[in-house]
Order: sequence, then structure tokens, then C-alpha cells
Amino acid sequence: MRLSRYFLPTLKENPSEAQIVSHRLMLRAGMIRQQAAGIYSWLPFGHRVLTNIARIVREEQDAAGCHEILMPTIQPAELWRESGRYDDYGREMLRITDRHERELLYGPTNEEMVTDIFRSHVRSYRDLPLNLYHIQWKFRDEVRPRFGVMRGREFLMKDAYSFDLDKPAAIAAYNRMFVAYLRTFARLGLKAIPMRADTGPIGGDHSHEFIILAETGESQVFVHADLVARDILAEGVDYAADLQPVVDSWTSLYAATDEKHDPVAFGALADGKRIEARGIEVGHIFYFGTKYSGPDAMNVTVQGADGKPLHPEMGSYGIGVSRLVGAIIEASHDEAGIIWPESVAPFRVGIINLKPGDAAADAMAGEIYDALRAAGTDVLYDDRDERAGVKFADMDLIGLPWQVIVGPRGAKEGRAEIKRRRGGERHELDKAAILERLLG
RNA sequence: CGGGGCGUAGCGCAGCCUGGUAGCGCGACUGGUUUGGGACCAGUAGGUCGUCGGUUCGAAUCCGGCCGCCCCGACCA
Repeated sequence: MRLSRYFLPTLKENPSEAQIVSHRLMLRAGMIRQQAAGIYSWLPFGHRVLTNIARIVREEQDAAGCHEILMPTIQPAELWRESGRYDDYGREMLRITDRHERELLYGPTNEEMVTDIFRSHVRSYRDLPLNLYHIQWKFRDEVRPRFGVMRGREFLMKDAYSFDLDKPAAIAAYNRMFVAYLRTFARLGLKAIPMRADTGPIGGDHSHEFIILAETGESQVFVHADLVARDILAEGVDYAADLQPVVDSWTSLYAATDEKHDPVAFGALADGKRIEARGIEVGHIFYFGTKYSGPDAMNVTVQGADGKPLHPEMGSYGIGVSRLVGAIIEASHDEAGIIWPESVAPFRVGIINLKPGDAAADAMAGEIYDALRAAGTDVLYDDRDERAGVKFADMDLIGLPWQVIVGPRGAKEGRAEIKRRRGGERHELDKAAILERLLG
């Protein structure tokens, strides 16, 4: 993409409404436009990141055996009356009346609807286990939206729902999601720590929050250092195997938010193993049994092997996709701007042509641009007629992992500079060596 | 929902106290000079001062209602 033809409205100054760093940087990098409190438009640059995060979430859900569906944002009130939550949910739920005076709502979550889909199509225990998910916009009319996309009213969420024959099978499904979440956040470049959690209005008795460590996080967390050092991606995973030992090995080490913190247990950890940090919740998983499928709620049954009806055991699993955009920035930035992990970066490489119009610089920047695109790399080519300082500042602000800086002097000698955004180390190399670094 | 703050040009702000022609910086546009870390000169465009009402000869400015946004707290992916 040539920057001269792209829509990237960067800002030099901080908008006054944005107080936290991710919100400021998202506005300054031209990623979002606020439309109302907690409601945002996503501009091209931000939309690319959102799409990249959703892609990784989707890949890991699919790998764990889930099936993607897409449920509507608008739901009929009757479903929620069946589960009893229409009145329980309170004013956070946005209620709508259509032209026929029918009561609708903008979905804050989808347990009822997915349960309705399940009960109308699944009849036999042979169809279990089943896990359905979708990535869809939710609306929760928060009293006080804040922190940009970190706590919006409208937000993009991946929510998955598992159905199983009995509790052991449901726990196995829970464990698969537990591991899938660890892998997902690791691939997003984040250190996510599972912590035992309250279940809140979703209900149930088995639940973990996934919290990433970031200096600017909203809650205080206390974790065992070995959890932070551990790399789930290096371990590999077999979803057909019993994952309980994996889950146990993660949950046996100390990790708690300040609400559930036990200073005595934490203090008993070995010196050097106690980490106090700030955290941001990015995922939450629940096992809640037959809360929605049971006879007092939506009364869902499938026929068991013995011919008798049984209520499936359920769980639900959420990842805040739009929140993750902000959370990743909170966890990965410096004074100059964003530092994207490669996996979610809107473009992998940014090329700066310091002097468009200079024959040597144009040729070299153009050749590198063409070669990278031909190799399938997303690359943003700053070919604008701007001063060098403006281009450097913008490129650092938008945080692409790699920068290639082509100036007239170096280009004449056949060399350009390659700079890693994270860390800032740079090398002056010839074209072939630059391409080798980026593509090799 | 309790407490606090703020709405003046695309962004950041001054002007308001003490009523009298709406300003500054950045950004945008035009021309020129510049060119390896947010240049310089000249010119241009852009604002019913959130909104409704009141006071007044006259309101961005004083008074009141409403709307919107931000921050702290309680609650949440």
C-alpha cells in the first residue's frame, strides 16, 4: 500500500478526551473514530488489526474443534424471558421495540440464542460434544464506558458455547478452551495468565479469567514467576488427549487478582518468584452445567444412549476481540508510539522513501516494495512528499515491526537501512540483504 | 448511580472573572525556498462560541434548563 493513496489520518497532538495510552495512540494513529461514548468506527488501519486478531482467534477455535456460526446482534425478548434473564440483566441490556411493538434487544451475549439453535437441531447424544462460536458485535449499556475500546459499550467479542453429555465431558471441553485461550493470547504476543474468577451474571461454579500483564492495567495481580516465563506454544497440544494435566500445571501455581488475593499464600512463594503487576482481562471461560438447558430454564434435552432424555452440560467462553486491540497497545508501546507484535501488525513492513523524486531512492524503495509484495508481505510504502522527520515520527507512531529507510545517499551506494521497531536496532545493508532479513 | 471537570475552526488551547468587531499554535490549501528525526517565508480557506431560553441597547462572556464528552469511585469481555 502506498501511503500517499491510503487513509491514515494521523494526529500530532493528543486528543483531549483520551487519557490512557492505548486510546491516545489509537486516535493518533488514525485507527478509530469515536461516534458516541463507548462506540467507535474502525478506520482502515485499526480495522486491519481487528481483522488480524479475529483471524488468530478463529484459527485457534477451529483447531480446538469449535465450529463458527454467526448469530444476529438483535434478539427477541422471549428467549431471555425463558431463561429468566430478561429481567435479571438490568439496564445494561439495550432494549428495542420494533414497529409491531415486538420486544427485541441488542445482544449482550448469546447463551439463550445458541441454546435455542441447539435444541431445535440436536436430538441425539451422538451429536455431542459440540462447540459453536461466533465473532459478533455485542452491546452492553455500561454506566461508564471508558478507556477507548478497552471498555466500550459496543464491542466485538468471540463467544463460544459447549454442549456435552455429562460433567466430565463438559470439563474436558472447558479444558480444551483453557488451552486454546493460552495459545491464542500467546500468538497475539501477550502473556496471559489464567486466574480463578467469579462467575458473575453468567452463573456456574468453574471459571477462569485470562489476564495479560501490562503496566497500565486496571487491576492489581499477583502471579508466580514461572507462569510468566512459561511458553505454551513451545509445548504443543493434542486436543484429542486428556488436557487436565496441562490445566492443572497452569492452575497449580499462584495467580490471583487483588479481589481473590491471599497474601499469606503469595508470601510463601520463593524469593524471586513473586511478581506483582497490573493486569487487563482479555478472556473469561465458564462451566455452568445445566443453568440454561435445565428444566427451570430452556429445558433442552437430547436422547441418551439408554434412550432416556438428558440435559446437556454447557459452558461459555469469551474473548474481547476489540478490547484486545487496546490491550495489546497497553502491553506494547513506547514514548514514540505503538509497537505491534508481528502476528497482528496491520502491515509487517514500512518503507520510508526519504526523498521521493530522487531517482536512486525511488528506484530502490520501489524495488523493495515490489519484491516484498510479490512475496506476499503486507507493506506500507511512505512515498509522501513530506520531510524526513514527519515520516520517521509517523512510522514510529504506527508501530510497524520493520522499517526500511531509503535515502538518496545510501541508495546511490545501493544501500538502505533496516530498523526493528521493537528495540530500535538498525543496520545499513544492500537490497538483497534487506530482503533476506525480511523474507528469509 | 455518587463525586468532580470540560464543551470556542479538523486537533490542542486562549478569550469569560470585569458584556462591546472571535483569537493563537498545529493541521489543511496555493506559491516559493528547503530536505536523514514533526522546516521557513508569503498568501488562502475554515467557527450560528454544544443547545434552548432569560437578563441587557448589546451575550462566547452574566443567569437557568437540557444535551454531550472526560476523569475518580461501585460494576463489567
